[in-house]
Amino acid sequence: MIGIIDCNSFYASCEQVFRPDLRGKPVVVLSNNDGCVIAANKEAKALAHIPMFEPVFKIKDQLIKNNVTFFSSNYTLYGEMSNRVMRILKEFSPIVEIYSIDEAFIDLSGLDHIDLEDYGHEIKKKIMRYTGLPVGVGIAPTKVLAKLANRRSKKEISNNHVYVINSEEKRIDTLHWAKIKDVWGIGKKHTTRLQEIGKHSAYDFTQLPLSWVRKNMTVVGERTWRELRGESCLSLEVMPKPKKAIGTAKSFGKKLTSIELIEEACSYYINEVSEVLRSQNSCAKYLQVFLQTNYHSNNDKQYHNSITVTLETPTNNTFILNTEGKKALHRIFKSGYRYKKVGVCLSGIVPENYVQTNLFHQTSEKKGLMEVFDKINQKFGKSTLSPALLNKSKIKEWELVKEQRSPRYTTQWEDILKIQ
DNA sequence: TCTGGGGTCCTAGGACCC
DNA sequence: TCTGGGGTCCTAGGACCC
Repeated sequence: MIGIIDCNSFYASCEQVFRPDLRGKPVVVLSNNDGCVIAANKEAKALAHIPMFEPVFKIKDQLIKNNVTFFSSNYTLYGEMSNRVMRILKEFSPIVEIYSIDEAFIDLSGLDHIDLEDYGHEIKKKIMRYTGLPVGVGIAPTKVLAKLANRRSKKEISNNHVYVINSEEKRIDTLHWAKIKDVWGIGKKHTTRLQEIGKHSAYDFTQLPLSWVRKNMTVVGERTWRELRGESCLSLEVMPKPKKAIGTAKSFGKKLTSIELIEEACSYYINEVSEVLRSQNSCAKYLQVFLQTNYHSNNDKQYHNSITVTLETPTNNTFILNTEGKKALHRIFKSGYRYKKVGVCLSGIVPENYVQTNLFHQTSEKKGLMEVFDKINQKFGKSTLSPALLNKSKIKEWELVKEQRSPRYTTQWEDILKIQ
């Protein structure tokens, strides 16, 4: 049996842990740049129709009128709270797959002698007691079924956030209960497609001939189909795999027209992604840089472009990547536009010790330099050392807007909660 | 005025190899 | 009239996830 534990309205719940005054009250968390709503607790969902990803400016009045508290996103806080949850889960099973910041699959095989429903409640209680975060627990023979069980644990109040599919009757019953769009792995396109041919429940989907599924939904759909029928196709991935692409792209706090500021942001992002690259002991062969205006705007002239640089030798050296990145940026930059976003993405990722050099390669790279660089930043905090990128202005004019960010209660000494 | 960010996997088709 | 057979690698685009 496989369990999936998933935190309820995770970001909003994290904020509430440190703000007990907000318990039982509506809370939403906004995306980067305070652009749109990315998390809402059940109180917020209940009182206002707050669609996820709704631009904030459209519903701000409504939020204020309803006394909804809103927060800018605070990923440092959420990341740390996530670690706490994952550590607790490891006490319940040695095999844990951290699937995302707020959910994990756990292996529950070999526990035939115990009542899995009780076990689920124990997990839920312990996480609540130790972290203050509410979770839902779904347990079933396959991952896809466990996901449905998890959904059912929350949707039907009587389940009290734990649901176990441990019989053929419960499996079939859950398949009838679940809408096709709620099946993990079936997104918008396939949902529309399936609805068009009259398939509305998960059960309907499992009754389609496999050949149809395979033809129209590839092998991915076939796995989903089999998993729903109780045949496990997706195993637990305990070891996190090295990333195949590492990128970052953030909207500017305001629209930018000058290349100097965009360049600064671009260098900053390259600094960030190369650090991630080194942390997994990899090098990258390709560096992509892209630039875009605000595609939502009807008034602005639109332009977007991207360029992918093939590096002579795969590298993880910030300075080399930065030089190449800047060159690339200059090649796609056109003046006369109001830019909204610049992004970088590293790909063609290979292990550091398997880098294929070319015939004429001369080792000039000083690996030790980057090592010292990373060590100092680990010890003294992010950006204690950084390339001289930000020499033009002390204030990062391109930086994100985060007007309502909560303190970093769990990671900064000066932000620790004071109790009087 | 204002609209997020970071990923994965699969397939078809083209170009190429012996 | 009639033109082989067995592969690999790469990329773009589509679908999906949180």
